[in-house]
Amino acid sequence: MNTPRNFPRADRAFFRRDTVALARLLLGQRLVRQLPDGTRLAGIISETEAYLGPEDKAAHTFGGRHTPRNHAMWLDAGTTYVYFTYGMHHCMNVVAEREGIPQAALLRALVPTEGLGTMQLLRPKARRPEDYCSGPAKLCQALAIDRTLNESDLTTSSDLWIEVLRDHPLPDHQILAGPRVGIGYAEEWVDRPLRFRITPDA
DNA sequence: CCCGTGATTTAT
DNA sequence: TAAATCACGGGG
Repeated sequence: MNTPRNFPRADRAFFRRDTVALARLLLGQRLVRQLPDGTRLAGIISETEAYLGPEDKAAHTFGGRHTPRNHAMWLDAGTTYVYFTYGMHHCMNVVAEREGIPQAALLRALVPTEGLGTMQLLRPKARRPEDYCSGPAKLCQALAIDRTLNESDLTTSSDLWIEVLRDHPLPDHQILAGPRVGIGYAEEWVDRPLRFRITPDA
């Protein structure tokens, strides 16, 4: 088996940009999770959403709210914001911009590439690899990401990081933008095209 | 379509 | 203190 080539870890400058740009740049990069036993789980980021802070009625920081749960969003770029919802699911965001600007990109899907056997164990209900990471809570389950990883620094953590496979965002024609999922309460923000996907081959 | 499930937030 | 909400996923 060939070991995946070592790509550089995303640094502060990678994350500290406007949130839409980050959400787009994340597409095609590799999210890596290293378990305490050394097992490496990874996948290529294939879907993201941008949450634009105080103005954005869909964002947890809408209106400038700053609560214990969303505190991570107020921290520096490259921090994780992992939250628990519906009594059973975790979702992971990557904080953008600089400290004090509470915006983040939600990771919505990955194409799993490493540690598939372990992912199947972590996702017993999934039938095929395509189902392992095809949703924001699914990918957290598949990579064993929970609140203990909230407020992690992706530039230094040995548990969770992003490897930069490409220095530039995918070309526009390979990115499909559309409305975000599950935010029907967000009024005029409902239809803003802040969801980004790698264009499915057709 | 509906429902589980409980932390978190918001209202009282 | 109590009620409502929820950036979801799975099953029918």
